[in-house]
Amino acid sequence: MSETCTIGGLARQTGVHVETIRYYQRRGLVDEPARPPGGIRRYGEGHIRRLRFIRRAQAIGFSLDEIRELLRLDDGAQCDEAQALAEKRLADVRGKVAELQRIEAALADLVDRCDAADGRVNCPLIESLQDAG
Amino acid sequence: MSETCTIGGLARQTGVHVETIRYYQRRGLVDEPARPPGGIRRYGEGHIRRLRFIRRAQAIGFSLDEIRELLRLDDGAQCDEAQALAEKRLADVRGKVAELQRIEAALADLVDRCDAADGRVNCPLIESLQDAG
DNA sequence: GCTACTACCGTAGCTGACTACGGAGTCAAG
DNA sequence: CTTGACTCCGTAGTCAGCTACGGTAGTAGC
Repeated sequence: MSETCTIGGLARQTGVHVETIRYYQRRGLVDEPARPPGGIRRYGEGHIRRLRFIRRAQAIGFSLDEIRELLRLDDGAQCDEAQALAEKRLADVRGKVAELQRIEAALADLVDRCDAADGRVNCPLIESLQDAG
Repeated sequence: MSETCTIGGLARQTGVHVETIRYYQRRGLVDEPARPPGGIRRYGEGHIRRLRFIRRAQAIGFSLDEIRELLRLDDGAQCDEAQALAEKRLADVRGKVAELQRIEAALADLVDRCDAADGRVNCPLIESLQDAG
């Protein structure tokens, strides 16, 4: 058993705040080691790996609920299920990209029209918000 | 004064829920017409236009706080300020698109590798979450 | 003038991922 | 043996943008 560090040490080693680790415990993403009678919980390598897993999964857009699912498949044996989760995530991300690109085009167009409108009285941006379909 | 309809009528005409209109009033985006003594407030064309303005601005990604700013410039005279707001929004949207595209690429790659890994024991997706830098 | 429907108003709840707070207990150094 | 840092634990607050609830008051139709 190399369960050596306290929750504060775990936080320092992983860059995850103490309160966040405790929050993950409540959410069921990180287990709480048994507390020695009247003592303080100790954490080890397994916890560090788990927190890194969570951080990496977050970085590619998984929610905490999805990450809990992925952690359930942590042994790598049920690739289908993990792949299905990733595909759902991918579809969602692609939808968001498309939506944001629509917004980007609309904004870029409005900014351009503002640029071109130096003499005119009315702001094309404001006008378009007032009147456009 | 064509302040004729009630808040319910305004909601029906604009597709914005009554509670949402009241929320916008509290947030300072929509003004509350004076209440005739012991009576009910009446809303008119101006309110309809204002709610449409808000909906359009939301559709291109402005927050309610930014929209309140835009409404302050509603007369179209301060194009610079409106343009500056749109440019900030545009920069933000472009940042989000870039971030999501990074996520998209990573996810697409993982899904591909899951596809290619039919014989192998470990799931590339799970493995990458466990070990990757 | 009764009934059904709204309006009014303050406040509380929702989502997701934290973040903060307060009071009690524990632990190690000096 | 005291001080100060840290842990434990429950609960509450944060952000944005709503959405819902509950009690009261006003209004429209018959």
